[in-house]
Amino acid sequence: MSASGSRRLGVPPTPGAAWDRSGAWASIPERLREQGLRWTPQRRLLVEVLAQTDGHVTGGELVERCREADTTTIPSTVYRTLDVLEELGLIRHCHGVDGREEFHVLPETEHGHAYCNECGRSWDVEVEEVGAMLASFQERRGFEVDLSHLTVAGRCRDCRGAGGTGEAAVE
Amino acid sequence: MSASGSRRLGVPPTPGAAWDRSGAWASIPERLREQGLRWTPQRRLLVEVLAQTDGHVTGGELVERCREADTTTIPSTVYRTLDVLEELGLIRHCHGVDGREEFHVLPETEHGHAYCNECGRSWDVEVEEVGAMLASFQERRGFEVDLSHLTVAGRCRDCRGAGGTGEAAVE
DNA sequence: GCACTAATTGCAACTAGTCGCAATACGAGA
DNA sequence: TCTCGTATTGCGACTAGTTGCAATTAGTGC
Ligand SMILES: [Mn+2]
Ligand SMILES: [Mn+2]
Ligand SMILES: [Zn+2]
Ligand SMILES: [Zn+2]
Repeated sequence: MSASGSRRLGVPPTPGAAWDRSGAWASIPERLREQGLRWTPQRRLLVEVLAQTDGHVTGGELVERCREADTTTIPSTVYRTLDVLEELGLIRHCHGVDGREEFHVLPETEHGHAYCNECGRSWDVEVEEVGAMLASFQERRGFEVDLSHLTVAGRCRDCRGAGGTGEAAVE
Repeated sequence: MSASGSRRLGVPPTPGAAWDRSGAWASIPERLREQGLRWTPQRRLLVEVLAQTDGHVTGGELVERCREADTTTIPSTVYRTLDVLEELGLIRHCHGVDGREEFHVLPETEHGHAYCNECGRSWDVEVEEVGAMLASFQERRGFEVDLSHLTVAGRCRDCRGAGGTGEAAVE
């Protein structure tokens, strides 16, 4: 179902990346206060949850995990905090094939995503793979593409090979 | 607000395209019945509304326009009919920057979209502009990209030139 | 430590859309 | 034209998330 969001959760980051991450999380209180924003228990909880998260999560999944630690968690607070953290650059979001937001937690490299409409699997799309497009948008349109937000939908090799119907369609 | 969806509504199609279109709409009842599906008043109304639509519309806008002609229009019926028509290939959808579905009505050529996060405007992305990416996905991943579903977000020339804040952010 | 102010929270109402199901009504065939 | 099976509709409940607002509280200055 919405497996594609949590599919890669728990996959360990490449060695070394974990180091950078904890540093980034640690400095959040100060970064908020620098901007006149506040460090609250609700925000701390969400940041703790995010710090334990690799890959992609939906807002709903984050609400749920916060609730595991604190049953009084309020969805709107979580969603508003996600907005704040994205403005701070600590997370990015893209949209799954169904249009729902999925958050990237401190991605090691900026990347987009490819989703198979048929089997629902997803893959990271690194910058080299779409470099020509980014450059062309830059040059021909003066348009600066947000790679993190890029979602490419289609049919994967397996599903095409399987003669048309690989598995249940995702959307 | 959700102006980006209706922005280009009413722009006339290139001459000649209107001809192909009416033909496509006219054959819908038969195409439905061929598949054991049915031609109902509710479906006829939506098809009439779509036939008068150019460019991009959200489901909500379509519900509203159907309601103008028939106040008893039920949203779920409209959304379900949109699914059916998309399976028939008469419409395609992509997702705006906020992830909401936008429908393309009988596009003259298959194309994707670029959205500016800052001013909210959008542009069609023709196949030549992303041909290299489509080819690379095909060759390197065996992945067949759905161009109609492609949404490229970023900042347009005007908004970048305007020193960072062009207008109100869209999302 | 106390007071003050604005950021943030909790909450409830609201939006956009989806889903299950019983009632309706296409449309193929007699 | 009538019958019948099933596709479709209407409807209400539900999901995921957003918004406005009054109450709370972080954090600054005293
Ligand atoms: Mn989609
Ligand atoms: Mn977005
Ligand atoms: Zn697949
Ligand atoms: Zn712009």
